Amino acid sequence: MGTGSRDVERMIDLLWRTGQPGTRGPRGSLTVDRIVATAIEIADAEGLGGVSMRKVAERLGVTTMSLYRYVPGKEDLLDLMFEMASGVPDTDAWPDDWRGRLTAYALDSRALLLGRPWMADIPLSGPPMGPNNLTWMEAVLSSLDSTGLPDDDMVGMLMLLTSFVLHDVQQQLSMTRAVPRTGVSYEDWGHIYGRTIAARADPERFPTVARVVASGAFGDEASTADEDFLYGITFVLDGIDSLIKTRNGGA
Amino acid sequence: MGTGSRDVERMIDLLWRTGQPGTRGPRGSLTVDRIVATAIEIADAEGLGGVSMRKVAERLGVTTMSLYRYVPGKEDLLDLMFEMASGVPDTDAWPDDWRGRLTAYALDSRALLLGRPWMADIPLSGPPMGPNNLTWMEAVLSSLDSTGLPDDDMVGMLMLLTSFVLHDVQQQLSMTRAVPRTGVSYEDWGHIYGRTIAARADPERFPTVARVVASGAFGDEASTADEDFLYGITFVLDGIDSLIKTRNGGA
DNA sequence: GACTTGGGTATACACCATACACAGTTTTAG
DNA sequence: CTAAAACTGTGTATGGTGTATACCCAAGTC
Repeated sequence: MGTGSRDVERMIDLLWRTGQPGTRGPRGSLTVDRIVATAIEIADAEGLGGVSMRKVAERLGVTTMSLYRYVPGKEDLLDLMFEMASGVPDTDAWPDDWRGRLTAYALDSRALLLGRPWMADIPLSGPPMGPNNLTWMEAVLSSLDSTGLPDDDMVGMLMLLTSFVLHDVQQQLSMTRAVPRTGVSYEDWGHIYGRTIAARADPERFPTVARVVASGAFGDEASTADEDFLYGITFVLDGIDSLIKTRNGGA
Repeated sequence: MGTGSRDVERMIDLLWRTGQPGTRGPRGSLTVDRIVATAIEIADAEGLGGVSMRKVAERLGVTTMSLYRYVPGKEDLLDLMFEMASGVPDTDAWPDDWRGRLTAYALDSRALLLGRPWMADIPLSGPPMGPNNLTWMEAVLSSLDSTGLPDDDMVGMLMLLTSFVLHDVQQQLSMTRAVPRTGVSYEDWGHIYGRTIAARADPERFPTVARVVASGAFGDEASTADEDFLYGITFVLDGIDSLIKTRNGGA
């Protein structure tokens, strides 16, 4: 039983701040909490690219290498940052019906990611395992519980919704980040994109793309990012709705 | 008209291999194609982390800096790699009905990403703009065209499907990559995850998560990654189906 | 033949993660 | 009470990274 996978165990201990300190040597001057919080400060100020072991250590007044007494490596530090910055959803403010709750989840998690864009830059390294992220997960799953969906479907819906939000945020970030470089705002992107595609995309080769782009479906009418998101989330929920009906009803 | 956004213009030229060489100086010994292809070779062999400007240049027998005569920087090189490695979908092998086609799209693009895992590691830097990626896009949109969905919905569905596939692949990769480190196979992950959650997640605090995990909905019965994916894609398509019915029918 | 344009090179900078050996400190075992 | 063991933080070193700058030279243009 329980062979292998020491790494995972270690990471879990870090995420849950469990794992007794061991009483032999001198008590450390740092804590995982302080390290992670400091890294988050840097990320908030300079983005994920600004986070380096050196800078974190410097800000804490220690050598770079001392961090490695607390954290296995940078990758794990990033995971810890994500967990800590995730915080916990304010489910009290959520509506009661599943649809409203899932919408709230989507909006809240999106707001979280947009407020701390570096979170969306962290390459994901596995399913959520920290307490905060589990709380988010619980919030979604419990919201779905009333729908009568089987557990497998609930998990599927959770993943679908999560991936949609993440992808949406990443797309939006990639565009808004280009603003200072290129002077193109999010609202203009539809135009630019449309014009670019229109200029290059031979209607013979890309008939549908050309038509759709020309129709302005890519936000040509200067839609807001939030509008686009709400629009997108709508039919994710529609899809879930239909699945519920299918599972409960016929077919 | 067309102010700003020189960067985008340059990138488009690179993606489409347009942009005339300028006839004044000596003809270059390299081409964008050769550079990108070489970078892809390295990525195939060593992963995205193995790709460095130095290594690409070395393999081409030139200095590092000469690459910058052809490519603005590493980030753009990565985008070019993605575009080139994307290739073009074999739509002839796709079925005729929209559902079959979208399934084929999901499977094919997933296979592509799993075959070249580094593609999923490239941080996306905007909507698809290269010819190959537009071809993929065209394949999906044209498949949706027969459903009678309005253009906006078609775009939404495209994004939904794409984000689902990408997220699924990233998740699977993060788990299979942990195998050599931890000795935990993908099939075992459900167990590990379940056991871990079960051990930490207080059923008082995470009742639904605890129940769902205990029920084995996270792949506890040693399901294959492909099974999981097919299962997931099913209800994405179900969702699309219901949207189609909604749009065409009542409500 | 002068001039302009552009390709490839060499050098240099600033930075990165982390392996390793070691000194100092604290607790525990004998 | 002493010696071993455990543990922390440091210093140093390794082997990378992307890319700015200045330069020389070949190739076309006038």
